[in-house]
Amino acid sequence: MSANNTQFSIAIHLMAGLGYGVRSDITSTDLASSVNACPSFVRRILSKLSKAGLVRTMRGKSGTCQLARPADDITLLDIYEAVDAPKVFAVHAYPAQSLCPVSCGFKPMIDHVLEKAQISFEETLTETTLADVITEIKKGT
Amino acid sequence: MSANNTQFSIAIHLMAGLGYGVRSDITSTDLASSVNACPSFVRRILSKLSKAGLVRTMRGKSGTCQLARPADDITLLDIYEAVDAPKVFAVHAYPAQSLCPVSCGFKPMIDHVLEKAQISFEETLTETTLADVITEIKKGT
DNA sequence: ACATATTGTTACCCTAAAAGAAACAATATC
DNA sequence: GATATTGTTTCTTTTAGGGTAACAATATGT
Repeated sequence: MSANNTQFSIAIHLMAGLGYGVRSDITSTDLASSVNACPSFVRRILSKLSKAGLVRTMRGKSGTCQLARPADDITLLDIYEAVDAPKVFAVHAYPAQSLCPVSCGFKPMIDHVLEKAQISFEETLTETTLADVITEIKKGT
Repeated sequence: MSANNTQFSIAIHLMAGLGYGVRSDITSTDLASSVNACPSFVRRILSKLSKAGLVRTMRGKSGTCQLARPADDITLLDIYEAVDAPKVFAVHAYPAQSLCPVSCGFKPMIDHVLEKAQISFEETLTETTLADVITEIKKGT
C-alpha cells in the first residue's frame, strides 16, 4: 500500500486470527485471505513470528499454524519485536559539520531523546496482550 | 536517505540552531549547512515551523529566522506537530473480508491500540523542552 | 526605482523501502 | 510417490521521502 511498514499491524492481525478460536487448522492461505494480502507476504511475516517463538508452524500436507503460547501470555511488544519493525521516528544521518557546535552535539542528544520515546512507546505495548486484542475484536463486532 | 520521515529530527536540529544563541541573524542557508541538507528542503521544514508559530521568519534582503518563543516554552511535541510527522506505527489498509470476524473487528481495535501508543509517545515529547535539548547539546560537546 | 538577498512555493527527478508476485526448495502427510 | 503445506529467494511494482532547481513574493539598501 504505502512505503510505510505495516508488518507490525499485519502481524497483530495474523496472531489475532490464530488466537480467535474458530478453527485450529489454519493455513497461511486462510490468514492471507483474512488480511487480504498475498500469501507469500503473509508467510514471510509468519516466518518471523515462528522464529520468535510466538507461532508454531507445521510443514507438509495438512500443515497448519498455531499460537505457541496462550494469548494472555503474548504482549504486543513480543509481536513488535518479532517483526523487527522500524523505530517510532528516524534520525537524519547527515555528516556533522565539524565547525558547528549544534551539528556536532546533535547526534548524542537526539539518540537520547529517541531512546526515551521509544521505551515509552514499547512500555505501552507491554500493557496489551493478544488476549486483550481478541476480546476487543469480539466486542467490536 | 531512507523512506522514513526524518523531518522531525531535522526540525529539532533547526530549532536548536536558532536557540543556541551564537548569532541572531541566521538564514536558512546557514541552517542548511549545519544540518548538511539542501537549503530548499530546510526552507520547506522551516516554513512549517513558521506556520505553526514556533519560528518568526523575515523575508527580503537581510531576512532572518528566530525563535518565536523562549526555548523553555517550546516542547518537542510542539515541533512534532508542526512538521506533521507520521504516527508511531502504520496500520495496513486492506479492505475487510466481510465473512471473517477478525478481519471485520480488526480496524477499530487497532485504531484504539495505535491511539494509546501514540498518546504515550507524545506525552514523552512534552517532557522535553527545546531548552533541555540545547542544554544537552552544550553538555555533550 | 532598481538591484539584491532573502523566504516561500512549486515542480520534477532520484532513490530506497515496502509490498506484490512467482518460483522453487524443504518437508510432512496420505 | 503424489500432494499440500511452510520457508526462502528473487524480481517487479508502487510509493513516500528527499534532492534539486526554478521561480514567485517580499523586504532592504543604494
